[in-house]
Amino acid sequence: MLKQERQQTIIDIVNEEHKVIASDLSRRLSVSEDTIRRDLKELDSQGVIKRVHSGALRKGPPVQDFSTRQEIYNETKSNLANKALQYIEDDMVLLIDGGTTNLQLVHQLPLSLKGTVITNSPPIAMALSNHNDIEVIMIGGTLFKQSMVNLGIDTYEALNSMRADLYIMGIYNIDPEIGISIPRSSEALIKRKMASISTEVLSMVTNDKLDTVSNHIVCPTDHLTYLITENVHPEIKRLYEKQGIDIIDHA
Amino acid sequence: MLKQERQQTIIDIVNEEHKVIASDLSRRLSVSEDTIRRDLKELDSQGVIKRVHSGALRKGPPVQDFSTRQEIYNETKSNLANKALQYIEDDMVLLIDGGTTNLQLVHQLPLSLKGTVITNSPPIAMALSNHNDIEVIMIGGTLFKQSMVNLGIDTYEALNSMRADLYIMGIYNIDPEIGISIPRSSEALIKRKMASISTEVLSMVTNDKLDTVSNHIVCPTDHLTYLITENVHPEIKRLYEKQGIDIIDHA
DNA sequence: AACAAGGAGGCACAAACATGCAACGAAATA
DNA sequence: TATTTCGTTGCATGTTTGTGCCTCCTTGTT
Repeated sequence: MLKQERQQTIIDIVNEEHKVIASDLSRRLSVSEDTIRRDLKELDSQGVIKRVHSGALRKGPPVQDFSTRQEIYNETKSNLANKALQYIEDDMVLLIDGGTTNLQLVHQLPLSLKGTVITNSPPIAMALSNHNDIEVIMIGGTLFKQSMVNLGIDTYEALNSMRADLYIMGIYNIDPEIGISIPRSSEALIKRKMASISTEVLSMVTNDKLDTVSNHIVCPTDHLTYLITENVHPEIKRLYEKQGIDIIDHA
Repeated sequence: MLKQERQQTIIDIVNEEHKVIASDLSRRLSVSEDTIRRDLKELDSQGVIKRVHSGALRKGPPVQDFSTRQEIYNETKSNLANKALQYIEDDMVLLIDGGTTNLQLVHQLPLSLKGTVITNSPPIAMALSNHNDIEVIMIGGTLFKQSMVNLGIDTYEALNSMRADLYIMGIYNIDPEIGISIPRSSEALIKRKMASISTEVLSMVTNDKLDTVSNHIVCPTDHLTYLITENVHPEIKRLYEKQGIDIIDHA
């Protein structure tokens, strides 16, 4: 990757996420922290970003116009994604479905990561366009625009001939007793199928989804291998661990 | 290979790929790196490209990843798209593949349009997220990142069970005698298949693609129903019309 | 105040670069 | 035909740039 290219990427990330941590950039761009520091220094002296201890900030108006601009980026989700990264290694076959948290995770995957990503979500596929060592396999179907994933019979059929090491499942509702649920039955079916063809299943949830339920059950919580959460009460943690799930909180 | 010829090739590659690495060019063009460096230096001093350490960048648009890259708004493409709109009606089944001109067309589709769009291009699918009365069917496959389309056996198989009223084919090279061609054989195969399941075929071409040829033939030009061009010489126009193609120029 | 995390500056090495020079072929000239 | 001239190319040379690692110093946190 060219230096100029990398610095432009840094600018884009800073503009999108409002702040960056040098060590995170190092992982995402697959260069040493020293190089990142030099880049940040340079960009700061150009006046493009504001260098601060341990990272950099976006320049200009820190005031966010929530009414007009839909902030896609969310710090909590980014933190969850960072936690998830430790379970992802070279040469894995990843199965990733939709959701903004999953999309954030994909953005934070190291550029040097090798492997295969299977997805039924066009935004996820597009976010991998710069990862030269990742083969992206898109699963077709009827695009469900609300969550930007392909669903339907074609999707189901295509999954029949695939397998994955790790399924990163986007979650809408989870309850330790009822299980994982979702408002649309078509999505529930596909998610269930995806879980069944994967060796391990990882999910990230923000607290607002914990202990909520919807109409259509995807699977019991014990189908999860890893559950990544914000800080949760130790009781709840025990409740999940009793089912054999590794629960990782952001402490 | 002549020097001038080689330099033109370099310009084309830079425009197409947005960045080049000197050592890559050396291999691709079978000349020493010294020569490439001399070329890049010369082209930079002409202001055609931006020279950087270890390679060169396209001038003008900053390097960005595909997901955020907005091709410089190109008035020509927009005009071609406007001409194409007249052939699109409610309740049609459209088949649309990749390319920036096709993407521009999709952006200009009326929000009220009803119908079905089949596509193997994630950006095209995403661009339709606000068209509530269009059902989007994505065709899966292996994502070919350079042109952002899904290709491969899965793609081919999926097309077997589909049909369309109008195929809007992205074109790279067209010549009245040789036909429509493209540098990658995998894309040629899929495009040929797409044409075969569609009642009509429409293409938009900018003048720089007229009368150019590449290695892999998609089909003869007479497979086209409509060809939308910029202003072309009447002779060329006749050449195509003789084959039964409606040629529409932007006069 | 103590300690870990982040940063500055120097060093080292490989990759990329500029420059001068010689070889080569094509066109022009004797 | 033989020779000259000239533009282009590849190679050898020393130089510069980019990057990672190391050491020592600074900052933020508890």
